[in-house]
Amino acid sequence: MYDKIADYFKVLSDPNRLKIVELLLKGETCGCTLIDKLPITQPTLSYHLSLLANSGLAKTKRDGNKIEHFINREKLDEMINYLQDLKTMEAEACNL
Amino acid sequence: MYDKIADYFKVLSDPNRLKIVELLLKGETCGCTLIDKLPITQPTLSYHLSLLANSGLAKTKRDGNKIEHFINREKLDEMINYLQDLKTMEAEACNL
DNA sequence: AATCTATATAGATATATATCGATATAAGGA
DNA sequence: TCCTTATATCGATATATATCTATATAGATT
Repeated sequence: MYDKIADYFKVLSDPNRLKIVELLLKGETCGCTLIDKLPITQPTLSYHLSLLANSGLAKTKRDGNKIEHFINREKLDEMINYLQDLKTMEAEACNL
Repeated sequence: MYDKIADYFKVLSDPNRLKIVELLLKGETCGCTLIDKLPITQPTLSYHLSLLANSGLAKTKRDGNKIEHFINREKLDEMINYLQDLKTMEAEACNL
C-alpha cells in the first residue's frame, strides 16, 4: 500500500532521473539523444530508463534499432492525487 | 535545481516515512505516540523525523520534554506544483 | 537528588543505489 | 556478410540508506 506510492516517489528521487523525465516530457523519446544531455554514461542511462519502465512511470516501444520512451501521464496524476489526498487528511484533522 | 526537488521526493520514497507523514497530517504531533503505530524502533523513528525536518517537509517545536512535529503544507504544494508543471511541459511538446 | 519520559547520538551492519568499463545483443545499412 | 548504431547486461565498486542495540541527554516529576 505505502510501498507502491513510495516506489513512484523513489523513481523521481534522483536528479538525473528527474531530468530524464523532463526531457521525455519535452518531446525526446530516444536514449540516443538523451545521452548527450546528461552527465552519465550509456549503461547508466539504460539503468535509469529501465527503472522508469519497471515502475510503470514510462512505457517503451521498439522502432527499428531504437527504443522510444514515453512518460505515463496517468502515473503523474496518481502522484498528484495522492499528495492532494494527503492535504485532505490534514483538513480532517482540523475537524477533530 | 533538480537536486532540491529530488530531495523532497526522496523523503517520501520510504514506506515508513510516508506513513509518518500521513500520521502527522492526521493530527499526531509526538514521536512518543507515532512509535506505537510503526514497525520500527525509537532511534529509527528519530532518524526518519530528522530527515523530515532537515528537508523542510516538517517543522518542529519543543514542548517540555516532548517535541511537536508538523508537516509543512507549502512543501507539499511545491511538489504538487512541480508535478503539474511537468504535465505542462508535455503540452508544450505537443505544439512542436 | 533520584527517577521517569522523550529524544538524540554512537557504532555497527546489511542492503540498496548509482555509477563505471567492458562486453554482448539486436537491428539496419553498406 | 561485415560494419555501424542503439541498447542491454555483466561484474565491480563506492556511497547511501534503513535498521538495530546500547547509551547519552534533556526536561519533568517526585
